[in-house]
Formats: sequence, C-alpha cells, structure tokens
Amino acid sequence: MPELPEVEATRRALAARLAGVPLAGMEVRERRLRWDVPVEVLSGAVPESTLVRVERRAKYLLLRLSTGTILVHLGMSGSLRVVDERQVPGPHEHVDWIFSSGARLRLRDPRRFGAVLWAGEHPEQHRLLRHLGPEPLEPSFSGAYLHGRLRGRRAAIKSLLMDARIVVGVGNIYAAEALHQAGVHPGRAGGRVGRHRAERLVDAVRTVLARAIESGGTTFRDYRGVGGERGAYADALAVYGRQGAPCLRCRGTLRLARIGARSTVYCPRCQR
DNA sequence: ACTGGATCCTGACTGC
DNA sequence: TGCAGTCAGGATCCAG
Repeated sequence: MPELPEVEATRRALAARLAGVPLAGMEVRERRLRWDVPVEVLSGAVPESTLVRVERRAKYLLLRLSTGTILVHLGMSGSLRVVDERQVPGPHEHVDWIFSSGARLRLRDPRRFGAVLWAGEHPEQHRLLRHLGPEPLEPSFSGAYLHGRLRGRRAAIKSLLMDARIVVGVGNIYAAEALHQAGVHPGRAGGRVGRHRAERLVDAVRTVLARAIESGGTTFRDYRGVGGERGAYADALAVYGRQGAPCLRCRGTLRLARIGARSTVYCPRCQR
C-alpha cells in the first residue's frame, strides 16, 4: 500500500539506476489497469527516447522522457522493480519498460488499481495532477494553511488529512501515525482543529513522512522497493496495526474505529 | 459546497 | 483441507 514515502523511495532508486538511460521499447501484457494503458501513444513515444529524470508529484511518479512524460501510479498493490532482461514475467507483472542496456523496469500490480498514463509535455496540467494540494514536505504546507483549509469543515480530521486537495501523499497509515504523534483525535471535526493543533499536525505529518522515506518506506503487507527489499518503517509504526496494544506514549490501550470507511487506530487517552 | 458511502481488484486471512 | 466470507486500501464517482 504505497503512500508518499514508498513512492519517493521508489523514485530515488529509479533515478539512481535509470536516469539518462535510453529506452528501446515497452511491453504491455495487461492493459486493463485503473484506466486502460494507452498502448498506441506509448509505443510511439517510448522507442528511441531517453529517460531523462524521474520526478514525483503526490503519489504519482513522473517518468520524464525526452519525448514527453509518463505518469505511473502504484495504486494499492503496485510496485516497480528493475530486472534482468531474461527474468520471465510472473503473474500480475503487467508492464515492462525496456532499456537499451538490457535492464527492464517492471510494474507488478495484482489488484490493478494502479495506472500508466501519457501526460505529454506539460504533466502539471494533466487532469489528475491539476487539482492537487501542496506537497506535505514543502513550506506551503504550513499550520496557517492547514488551519485555513479546515475552517468550517465538519468531516473528521483524519479524512481531511487524506484528502489530496488539502494535502497530498498522506494515506491511511501515515494519517494515523501523524494524528497520534500530534495528540489529535482522528474523529475530531476539521473545523474544531485550532491553530495550535494545526501546527502540531503539520509538524507531525512532516516528521512521520520524512522518517519513513529515510527508512525506505513501510512494508506492512506487500510493498517492495525497486530491488525487492522491504521497507523498514513498519518497525517504527506507533499505532497502525497495533489495536489492543499499549500506547507507546501513555500506556493506554489503542482502539480500533472506522472513520470515513477506513480502519483507524488511535489512543483514546492521549489523542484529543 | 460538503459529506459519507460505494466502487474498482486480488490476495491474505478468518471462521465454520 | 476446503470453501465462503471479510478485509485491505487510493482515488474517483455518486447520491443526499
């Protein structure tokens, strides 16, 4: 379940291994992902292009080719690996990018919630990127900004933190972690989060995400890095998956609730 | 405008 | 052991 740290870890690994390498082609074995993979336009744009650099916006990877930009979203079960050209694709390994070096970048996505799309020369104007909120690690995501966006909202703060129009990249795992670190109850109405709590939340979101990136992301179930390795942040989770266990801060018992149709673990004693 | 719920999909897990 | 049912979750879509 890749959230921002997993996507960023993937981006860094891809950039280190494949930036500047020419592409020879693409192989699409299953085009039915979240949206159909646009095989025709990609087969025109990919051969004889070069992967210039790899960027990230929210949870989208931007493969910047010399001929335009491919958007890759990992959905919930997607992962990318760099493999040897002789490695036979397994089930659910739907797309390969074939590099002139012989290496292949291989997309595996059992649940097919991911996406591979063409975004042309101005990806920031693509419909999926156009309405996104600020990046959580950039200065524009501030306590004042968050406080302003929460004003008057009655939905649970957890749901609002996971709303990509308010801030991108925060999914179910890191929302729960950040709320716990900030001492904010996940069910609190957005409009009842004051300036002080908003500041704490911004700090907590930043800290949690930055640490998770350093750890190579969180492998709770199936996420894997580009070389197949697990993310180490799972060991640092304070609440996610720990319902019934003692809160690491106050020793109260962590409780499981459903907020916005998502399971949510929190400490009823130190989150208010 | 805002809110919560349904939806897409498959694998892992639980309970009988 | 086998099978049916439930859950997981990002982002979009829809109804109220």
